[in-house]
Amino acid sequence: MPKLDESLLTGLPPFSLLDRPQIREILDLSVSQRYDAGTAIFREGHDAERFYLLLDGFIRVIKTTPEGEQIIALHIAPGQLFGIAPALRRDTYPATAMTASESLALSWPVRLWDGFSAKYEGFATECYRTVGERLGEMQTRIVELATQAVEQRVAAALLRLVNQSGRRVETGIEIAFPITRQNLSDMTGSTLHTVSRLLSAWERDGIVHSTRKHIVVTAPHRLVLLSGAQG
DNA sequence: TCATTAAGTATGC
DNA sequence: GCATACTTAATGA
Repeated sequence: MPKLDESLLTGLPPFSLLDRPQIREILDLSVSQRYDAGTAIFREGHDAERFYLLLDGFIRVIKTTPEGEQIIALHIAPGQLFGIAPALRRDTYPATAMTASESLALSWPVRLWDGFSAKYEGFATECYRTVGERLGEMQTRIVELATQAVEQRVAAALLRLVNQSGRRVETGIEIAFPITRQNLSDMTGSTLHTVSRLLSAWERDGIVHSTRKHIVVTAPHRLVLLSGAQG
């Protein structure tokens, strides 16, 4: 395996306060692995043996209900830690991590977690900030599920994707990884049929442009209006 | 308002 | 040419 360059980690929040030799140490302890799209990096309930940093690609974090239906809890963008069960003092992963596109991730054994937290300035605080942010997002989604109509929830979900992993294109902002209507319904507690109808209507209104597995938001401000208290 | 059923078309390996 | 993605209409809770 080629030696990884320190520049891979220098800009990233968990490592932003570290000097090059420290980043070198961390890299030398890591394993890097490439994953095809649709691969499970780890599965819900399995022993949390490693924690991960996504370098490239996108990850879907999926919870499975006892009835077997899937709920997409959140997406991970490049530069973010995931599989950080040790931060929560869990010894199993609380959810499954599936690659939404071809991805590249570093990982470390969980036994290094406490050492990292103690030794490396800013690592622990950044990790807890990440956990806090995800918790906050999930709370707003719970409120949405309880109080908002489907159209508003789907609009809000699309906006979150745009904000977290949008890519500028000529006509607007594109979700940077393949996403199906089924995926969107799994994020919003709806059905692919309803999502399909909504996207078709928004397409007619010029708010989005979508093709198979690709969605470009052409009028984000109008989506913001749709996601608000009243349509 | 929305899920479900059902029956179709489109797309891409 | 097949599986998967997507669309649309009808029905009914």
